[in-house]
Amino acid sequence: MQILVVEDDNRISNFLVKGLEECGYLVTLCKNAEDVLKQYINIEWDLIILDIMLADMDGVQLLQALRYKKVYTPILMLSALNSVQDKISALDYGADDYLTKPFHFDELISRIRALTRRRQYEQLETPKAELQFGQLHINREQYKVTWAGEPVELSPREYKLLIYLVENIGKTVSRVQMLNAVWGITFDNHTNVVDVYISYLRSKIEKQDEKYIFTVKGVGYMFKG
Amino acid sequence: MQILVVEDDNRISNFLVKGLEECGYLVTLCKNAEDVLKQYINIEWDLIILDIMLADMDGVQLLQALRYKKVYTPILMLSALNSVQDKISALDYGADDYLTKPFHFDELISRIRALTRRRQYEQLETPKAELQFGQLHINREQYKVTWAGEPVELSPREYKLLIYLVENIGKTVSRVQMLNAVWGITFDNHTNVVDVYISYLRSKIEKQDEKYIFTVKGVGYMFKG
DNA sequence: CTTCTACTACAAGAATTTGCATAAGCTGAT
DNA sequence: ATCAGCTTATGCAAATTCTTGTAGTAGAAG
Repeated sequence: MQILVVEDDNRISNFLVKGLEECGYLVTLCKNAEDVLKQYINIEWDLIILDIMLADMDGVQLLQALRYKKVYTPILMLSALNSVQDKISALDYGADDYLTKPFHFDELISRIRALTRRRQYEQLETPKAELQFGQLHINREQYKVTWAGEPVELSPREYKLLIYLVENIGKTVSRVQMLNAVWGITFDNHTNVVDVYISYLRSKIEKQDEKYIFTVKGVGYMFKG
Repeated sequence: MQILVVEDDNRISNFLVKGLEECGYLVTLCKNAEDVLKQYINIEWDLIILDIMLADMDGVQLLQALRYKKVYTPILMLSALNSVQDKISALDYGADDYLTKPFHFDELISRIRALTRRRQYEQLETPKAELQFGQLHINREQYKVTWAGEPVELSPREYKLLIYLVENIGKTVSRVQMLNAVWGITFDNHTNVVDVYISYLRSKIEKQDEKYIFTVKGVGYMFKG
């Protein structure tokens, strides 16, 4: 589940990113409206969280711009203002939900679930907390991975990468996509971290000839169940 | 699971009652606002579905009346209007969700699940006054914690944190969630109070190799019984 | 078949972060 | 002023992340 957070206040964005990541979401942070329209618009987000007060552009303007460019991703607006007028204009221009700061983090999570649940329903996808591929079990609620019953100790980054691969099961994902989704890096800075982490994952989850991660030369990797 | 449907249009109410009953809910139908306030107000519903257009009273008025009388049952508003103003006023006056006709029945179900799930979560506050995990006893009525009969002196904050962990037993809770739930709303994430208090708790309740609080690296903590 | 090149795999270690314990500072109530 | 409780700061060990560098491999070209 990939979420784009558009927020220029460092304090709040840190809090959001950290909290959402701790809840298992893959989060990318963008600090200004311009970059959203330039760099991030073509990525398929599951949800966009948009602050209504940005330095370079009004959040509602950005919302309008996105909808104008036919971006139909669910958008949750975030604002310090409690004015009804703001709520109205945000929802009128196509926001899917609206939350006023300060808010309870659990309420944010529950609203995110509501928004993305509807999306999943539309996509006719069934989200599962328990996944199994051969001997490999993944429990997403408990962040627990086991192989033939034995626990597999994965670092946070390794776990995130695994989840991303599993979410795109059967699809080839590129290094850039992975850098994007798992590392939050949107530019190529000539790193081979992805390769290294694929290697880590393989050594931990591929045992006794059970192979899950396949190399697609020149393109990326693919997870097969 | 008991649901009260307040709806005066026969076509719609039939559809709702039939559909909900087929999904396993116990449904009661009420055709006017007056009866809700007279007859049905004292029953403990799990959910109330309220049409915004009733013959004898505006749905939002009824909603207000219910909340005024301290009925905190989750309420889902139903309306043919897609006006943002209605949505806002409904939500402002204490509706928990809002659905516009015509709607997909599956979406209704999914929203019902969301609302009643949250309720179940909230109801975890009142289940058992006496809890026991190994040698650890927690009496929630007396705010008293003992280990092997010996009283454990916990400060208010420590106690609150313990209760929050216990309420989420078996689930990983993040630092941000704990900050939110135990310390109140804050965007501050440059603090390690949570770690410190986990440490305090451990030193007070984990004795003789009885371990309750487990670290989930990179994510948070989990209480196991 | 052999050679070449671009790509991939992975080991090793440096740099950074995290979790945890402890200490020190702060605050509000009595 | 004192004290309990709360928060911040600090140090350290261990874990994690990331870079570097080298060996290996697939597949195209000759």
